[in-house]
Amino acid sequence: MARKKVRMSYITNNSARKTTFKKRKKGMMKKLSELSTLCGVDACVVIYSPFDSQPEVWPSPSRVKNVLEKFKNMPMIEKSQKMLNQESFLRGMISKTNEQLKKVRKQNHEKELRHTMFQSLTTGIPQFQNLNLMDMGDLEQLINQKLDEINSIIENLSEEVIENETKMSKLNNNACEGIHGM
Amino acid sequence: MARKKVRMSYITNNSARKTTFKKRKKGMMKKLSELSTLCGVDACVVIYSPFDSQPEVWPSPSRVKNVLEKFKNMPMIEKSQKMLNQESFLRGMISKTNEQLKKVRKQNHEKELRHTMFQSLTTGIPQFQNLNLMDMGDLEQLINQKLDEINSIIENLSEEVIENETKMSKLNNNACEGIHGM
DNA sequence: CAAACTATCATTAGAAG
DNA sequence: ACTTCTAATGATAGTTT
Repeated sequence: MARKKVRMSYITNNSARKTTFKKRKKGMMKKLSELSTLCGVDACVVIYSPFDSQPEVWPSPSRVKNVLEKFKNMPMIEKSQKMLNQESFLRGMISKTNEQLKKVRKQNHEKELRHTMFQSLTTGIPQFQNLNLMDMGDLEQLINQKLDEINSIIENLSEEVIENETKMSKLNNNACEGIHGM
Repeated sequence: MARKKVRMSYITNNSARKTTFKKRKKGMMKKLSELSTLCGVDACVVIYSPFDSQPEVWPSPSRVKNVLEKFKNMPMIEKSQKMLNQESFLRGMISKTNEQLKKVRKQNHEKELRHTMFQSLTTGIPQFQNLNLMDMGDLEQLINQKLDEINSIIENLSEEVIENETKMSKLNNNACEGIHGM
């Protein structure tokens, strides 16, 4: 996660894998200890590694044992229900990523349209070579949307102007009364 | 870890704690799945929360059960040995943090000395009011260190000059031979 | 090989809707 | 309460010592 985005797959190089394992294991332990401290929850991790003969655990072995006891004693039916397992976790990740992709695509599309419009307006020459790559319907929709935005801004400004005029005429009246009262 | 450094203690505000818990639990799951993928290791987490009736686990309940079985079957003597438990983890964190503190203090001390020296040099007036806050021995040591650095730079430059002179005289000789050969 | 560094990516605290 | 956003902290890949 630094210097370069890392490919999410098994690291074949042996020493690199060991280094990453050590670093990330440490990170995991820290994260879980923080979660436990901040939220006061009971939790544990167990990590078996080919590099160490013994598993790494957090927090202490005895507390891990307690947590596991609790887990083991639950009926199997409950275990399968309402649990965040690997599949649902991945499913959630995938759908979220797909949503982000969709959003970014839409943003790119709008940017392209805007660019084309800007080119046409500044050069005075319609950019057909770019325009024909897109849907004219989209362009129309974008233009209408922008027009609506502009109209709403104008309306707000009009309202403001009317409000100010009202205030000013009131002030004017008060000032006149003041003069009359002298 | 964002917008503000967070105090590492139990979050008393109920809704804030729940929010943090949800976010960090998700982060934990992701981290462990990455560790598992990258390094091909067997691992699991179990987190009990007061917010959910069921514990959250990773990866699937059945795989968690397997990992826990493995752990339970180990003799208790082995369990206690060579294991990263909460105490040693915290001990490590504390000593590392203390080392960092020491280092930063040293850096600050040097910076103060440097600042005082600079002020004295530019104003021509010795800054005794600052200087008397520090140990004169430290100042002498810093000055000697800097002098050593400067001397070593001068030596390196001298060597370079000699090398270049040697090269130039060689080139000169070659050029003369060329003229003779014509 | 392990520890330290550091530029870069990832996570998340708090805000906004 | 739940999402989404984003500034700022935190983790770490690659590099250096």
